Amino acid sequence: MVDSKTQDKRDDILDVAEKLFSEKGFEAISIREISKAAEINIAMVSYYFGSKEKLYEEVVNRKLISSEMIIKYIEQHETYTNKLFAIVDMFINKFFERRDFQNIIFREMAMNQRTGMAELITNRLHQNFSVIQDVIENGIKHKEFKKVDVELTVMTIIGVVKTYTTSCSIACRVLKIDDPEKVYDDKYKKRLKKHLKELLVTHLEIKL
Amino acid sequence: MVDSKTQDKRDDILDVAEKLFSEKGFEAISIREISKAAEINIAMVSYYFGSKEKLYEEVVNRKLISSEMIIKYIEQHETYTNKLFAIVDMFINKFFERRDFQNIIFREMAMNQRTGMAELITNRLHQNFSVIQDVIENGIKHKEFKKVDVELTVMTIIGVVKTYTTSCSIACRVLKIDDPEKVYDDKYKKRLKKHLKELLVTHLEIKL
DNA sequence: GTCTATATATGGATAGAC
DNA sequence: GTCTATCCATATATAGAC
Repeated sequence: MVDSKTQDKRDDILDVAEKLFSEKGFEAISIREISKAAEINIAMVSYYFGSKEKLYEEVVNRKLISSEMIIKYIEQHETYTNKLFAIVDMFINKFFERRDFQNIIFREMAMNQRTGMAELITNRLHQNFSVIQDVIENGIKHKEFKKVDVELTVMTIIGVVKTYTTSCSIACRVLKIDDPEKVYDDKYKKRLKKHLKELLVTHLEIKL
Repeated sequence: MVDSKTQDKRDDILDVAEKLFSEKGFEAISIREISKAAEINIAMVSYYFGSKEKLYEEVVNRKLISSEMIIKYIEQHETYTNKLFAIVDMFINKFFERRDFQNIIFREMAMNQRTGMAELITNRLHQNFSVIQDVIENGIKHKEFKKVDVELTVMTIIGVVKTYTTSCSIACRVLKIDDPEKVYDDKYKKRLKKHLKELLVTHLEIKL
């Protein structure tokens, strides 16, 4: 068992590693860089985590969203429209909050090899996306939504949010934002939520 | 000047390098692996390209789409609706055809640092996306489209196609496709085009 | 143009002192 | 728990033979 001070230090290292891995990728970052940025000795990484690989696994594991959480979050809403809107809000909030982390996730996704890491992430993401799919399918079944290509509608929702949060420099250019950090301002978060909801309202012919 | 046989060899190396870089990233791939896969001697990479970095630059440079080409391609269409549909077709075709390359591009985009490479790519992509933006803006001005959030509509179009082509393993799961290569079958290409056009038709209230 | 051999650097991991 | 020193593997790049 680790005491709370040790846990703090571990978390510090994980935070720093997450940021660096997200910016440049796993291979491009050395444990020397991580330990320098986290202001610890190089040997400490092996001491705490065993290896660079295992550190990476912990970075990924600790921040994956559970589908149980999403289900719990949306079940309080009555209509499928409100469930869907809740999902939009939640996904955009999480993606904005964890934008560093998202870079890691989608870089792993882009590798079409069957590593254990990619496998784990794919499974977890697919569980989450299934929740969205269920909501849309049920909405269609109960005549609340128009019949559409459900799978590609799910990918559309994810695609918009993902592209916005993981292609910061492009978002800056398209939206004419000077400072990259402003991309994640509340103002733009609201705008993205509004856009995505309007897109879904027309696409699914939702009567408000 | 290089003769055509030398050019062929260069192209071979570039093709192999593109595939490997796209699968694992620049740092994760050694010139040893590239030269082995391309069936050439390691020293040849330096001989032909100077360095690993310069090889990478050539891989990226040779396949960036020019906005002039897009403009030329769409100007033959009369209405803004048809121009927009032509863009959808073209983007999906190019993204499917160059899916390896897209991985490289969007991995570079995910790094929010000001490297020369990222800068170059951002500029070129932004030029291309501006063409889409112009079409939508003009369509709105000429009352062919409903007034919408143009910038985020552009990001939506890109986001859907990008997510589909660069997150193959997720696309497989969501669409229940067993073989990853089938994701790029004509059948799914058509389906994606259909979905995206329908999405835009309702979103922009296009009267067909 | 092509290859071998090698110089040089960098990174991950750990032994062992404190 | 923390640090230094070091081992070992692997990588890029190039000099020089053919």
